[in-house]
Amino acid sequence: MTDVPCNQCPLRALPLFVPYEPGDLALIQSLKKRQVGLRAGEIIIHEGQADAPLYTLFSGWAFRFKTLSDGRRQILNFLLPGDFIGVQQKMFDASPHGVEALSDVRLCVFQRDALWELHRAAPGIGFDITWLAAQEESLVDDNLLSVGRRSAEERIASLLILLFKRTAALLPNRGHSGGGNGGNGATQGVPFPLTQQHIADSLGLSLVHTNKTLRKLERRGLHRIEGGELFLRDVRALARLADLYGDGKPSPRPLI
Amino acid sequence: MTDVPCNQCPLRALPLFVPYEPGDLALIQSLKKRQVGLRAGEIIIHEGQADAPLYTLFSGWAFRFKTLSDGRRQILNFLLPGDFIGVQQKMFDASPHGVEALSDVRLCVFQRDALWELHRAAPGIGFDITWLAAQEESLVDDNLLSVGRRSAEERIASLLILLFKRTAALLPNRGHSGGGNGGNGATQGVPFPLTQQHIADSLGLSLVHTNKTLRKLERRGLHRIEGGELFLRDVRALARLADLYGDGKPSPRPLI
DNA sequence: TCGGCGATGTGTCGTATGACACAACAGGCA
DNA sequence: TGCCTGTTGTGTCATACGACACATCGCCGA
Repeated sequence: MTDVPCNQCPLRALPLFVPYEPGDLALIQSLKKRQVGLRAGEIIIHEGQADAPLYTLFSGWAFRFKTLSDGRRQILNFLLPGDFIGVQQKMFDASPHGVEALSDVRLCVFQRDALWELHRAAPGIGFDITWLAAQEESLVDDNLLSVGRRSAEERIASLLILLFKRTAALLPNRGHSGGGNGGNGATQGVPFPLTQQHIADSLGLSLVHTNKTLRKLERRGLHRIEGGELFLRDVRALARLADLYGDGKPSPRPLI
Repeated sequence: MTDVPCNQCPLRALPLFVPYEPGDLALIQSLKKRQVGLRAGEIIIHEGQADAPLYTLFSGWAFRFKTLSDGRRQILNFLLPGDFIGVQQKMFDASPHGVEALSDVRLCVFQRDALWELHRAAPGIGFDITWLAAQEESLVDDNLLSVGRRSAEERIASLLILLFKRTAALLPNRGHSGGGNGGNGATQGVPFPLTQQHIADSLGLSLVHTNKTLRKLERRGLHRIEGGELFLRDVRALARLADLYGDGKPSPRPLI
């Protein structure tokens, strides 16, 4: 696959992303160095790495994580196409967390000073970057609430719903249905590349308990994971379990 | 206490905060509306509140939190003097989390469009705001690692050390010692207004188990909490428990 | 002076979750 | 074909932590 110019980026065609002026797009394009591809499992940014570049995730999934010295690992949040990677890293001497490719990914790489250049040359984009940082923090907040105060069943229900919504918003030709019909009927599936180990590491559970809890929910008819796709078979019940209210899709967001 | 102009703000005299140009200070001053005081326990921003203003915490402690509908509460992170409050809230329709005063606090209130004005008129400050957002996310990341993957003892050790460092950096006349001598000797205390309930809600533990774990660590001689002050009596042992390495004090940060 | 209340402290018991062991299955590769 | 490795699935047992009950202590206001 050859590099696409930013103004023809297929991601920008999605209703999820807010449109940018040609001038802003040209600025972004000028700061982009190249595109790179990585295989699933490869490390994008190492924990403690200094001077990591800035990326936008173009395709595939990734996640941010931290580990303890004895190997225990916590996944902080998942990164989907369009997500901006490396704001924290560029801010501190050493990256306080790692980033790993969850599936095969393609990344747009920006030059080292892009973060500052964007703020300086286009305050509107600078504002958008602050927005993205706040948005990502909000995802971590949600996960912290789950891990700190929800039972295993509730955590999994919450994760499935949130990931389903984020994924559905990235599918073309789903603009109106959003993937979930809000009721109890069958829903279409969305791509779901996580292993149970990823779910466990994200929710602060053991692999075994994650497996048992997933199967319990599946046997109750709440969801199904099959062939790398996630189907929510009873969104209502899942939402009730997770204590999640708002059923809206994610609000439109900037894409750097 | 009468309002102090920003260029004479006592917080800015601390080595923790990076100096600003007079022009930047004048801009910040011009966007500040007033100062307000709240009592411990009062809500600064309600969960779900729309259109909350932007604050800087001038004195006292606060915390961000989320609750489930049955009352379970998770504290996301603690806010200390100099912390900027409300970046997320201004970004979304409704605040995804609440903010509560932990002690009596004083807050600098900014006008509604301050966030955008700062980005527009002073890209350097806009960049700093992105830095602050990334820094706060990093705190939540740390806490998520604790709650997801550390035992109760480890969580408490980690929290005590991190709060000790943040607090010590705010004390005048401690610029060089930083409050911790890195060894096993006695350390000076720092103000510590948390109740055990706050600790429990922050670490995803029950109040009872928090109490028992705190007492266990105290009886082992690792720390002492007395009269609203926290003393770390064996920093090494605490750091070993928490699996925390870097002993540096927090890096200098912007103050809006 | 006396409740009343919030915070801390402690014991007993229950349970959600973790640890370990092992099976089944699929895919990649020699 | 057969092996190896990663992933899912399940049973048994162990334990860290939660739930409940109650005591103590200090503070504040009537």
